[in-house]
Amino acid sequence: MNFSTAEENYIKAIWRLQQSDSNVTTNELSAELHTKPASVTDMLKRLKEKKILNYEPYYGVKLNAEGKKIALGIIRRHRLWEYFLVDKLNFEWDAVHAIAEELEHVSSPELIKRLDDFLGNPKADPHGDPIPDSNGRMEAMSNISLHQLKEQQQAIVTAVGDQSSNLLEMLKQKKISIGTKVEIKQRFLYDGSVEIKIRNQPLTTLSEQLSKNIFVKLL
Amino acid sequence: MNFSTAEENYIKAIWRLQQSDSNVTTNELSAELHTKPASVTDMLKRLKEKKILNYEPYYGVKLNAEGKKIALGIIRRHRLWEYFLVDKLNFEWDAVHAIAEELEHVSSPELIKRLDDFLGNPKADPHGDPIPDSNGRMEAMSNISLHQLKEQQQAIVTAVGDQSSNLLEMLKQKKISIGTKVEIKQRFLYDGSVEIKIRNQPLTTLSEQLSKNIFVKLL
DNA sequence: TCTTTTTTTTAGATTTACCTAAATTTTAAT
DNA sequence: ATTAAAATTTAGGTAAATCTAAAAAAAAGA
Repeated sequence: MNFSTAEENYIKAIWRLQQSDSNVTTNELSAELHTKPASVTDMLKRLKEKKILNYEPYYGVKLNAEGKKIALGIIRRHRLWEYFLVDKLNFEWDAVHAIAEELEHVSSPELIKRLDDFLGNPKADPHGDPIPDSNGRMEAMSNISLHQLKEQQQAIVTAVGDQSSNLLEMLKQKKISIGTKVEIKQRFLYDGSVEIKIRNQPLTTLSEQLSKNIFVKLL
Repeated sequence: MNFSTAEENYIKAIWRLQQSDSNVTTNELSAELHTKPASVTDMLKRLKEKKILNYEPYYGVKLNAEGKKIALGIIRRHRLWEYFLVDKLNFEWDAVHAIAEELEHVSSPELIKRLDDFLGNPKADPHGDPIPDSNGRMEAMSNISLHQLKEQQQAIVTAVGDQSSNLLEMLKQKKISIGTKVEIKQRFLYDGSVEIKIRNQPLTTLSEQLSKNIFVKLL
């Protein structure tokens, strides 16, 4: 089956919201997509016709197996294009999201297969989010946040919590990116913030919110 | 101003038809775009509102300066993507047109600037059609067809007349591509066909129609 | 020149993806 | 357990981009 750009954006949004809370509500979707709740109801009815999700009026929505597969295809395209934009066209990692939102809807499977090969079959996009393979399978992400590190424990940044330009801008200023080696020097119980050390950088303090949105792999 | 995909397709089609006949009719457009004449009339009225063309009911349409600039921007994007698909993703030159039709509507100027640099600022796409620069300027194309060559005169293929897969498939079979050195060995007055020689290939005969759709540069 | 044919436009419908306002259902609070 | 608040759906409407059928205009032919 074929999906319009609008439909693909709904599928992607449902998938994203489903990750943290398996039942997705009309209002959550309307906030995520900047549309009115009535428009969401409309679209959910249409997508239900296409049998890619379970929608129970008043009780929210959930992608079924088919819907998840479609979502992962879109996410695969998005993340491959992000990788292309950063790795080949030298975009900054905080500038690629909007362009990838457009490119992801170009639907030739042959294009994506060749792009993947051209890029060297990357396993993660520039923000550290794993790229699903052509069957929709994807490596599990680290779920240890920088915030959970023990003092003196060294780790490598593997991913960030979201793609908001506010977060990415702050990380750039703090000189933190994927692959950066970090270590917690001190924790402040007062507000949950942490003081960290990065090689060749002065000590710096990260808020609890920030440190919980940086994911790491232990060394 | 911003244009929808449908609008961009109309602008491109008008530009193309305008090349051979400066006044473009409703029927010509409807054939080119596989839509009904009534739909064309509708869209022309809308594009006239946007002041990018001169449309005189019953008397056809013509892009104005602004319209031509927009058309050349779309053509630039299309041809850069074609170059990318063939040069970087190793697509065959007869397989890229449809994909480039989709990619051309992704509208970030920064993307196109960086893509152009990444590709090494190519001057022509894989079919030999010149790529307009960011101001809409474009090198004049050779207008000498292979058919016009004198016997024994050597020349290099620089472009082909259209992107139809039928033409490209035939050229592939005849081992003719951009950059191929060709020479006419014999002309047949009976049907206008020509016998040509390509290095390392046996002599082969091209119809008048084919040889008029292959453009060359004299050596 | 008059009539027929062809081309083009107009009128009215349809589908997609949105919207607003009103009605309904669910949830939360007293 | 009611009632008030919040969430959701329904009803009806709009704009873009298409369509068909009918009307109008231009072009071609006798």
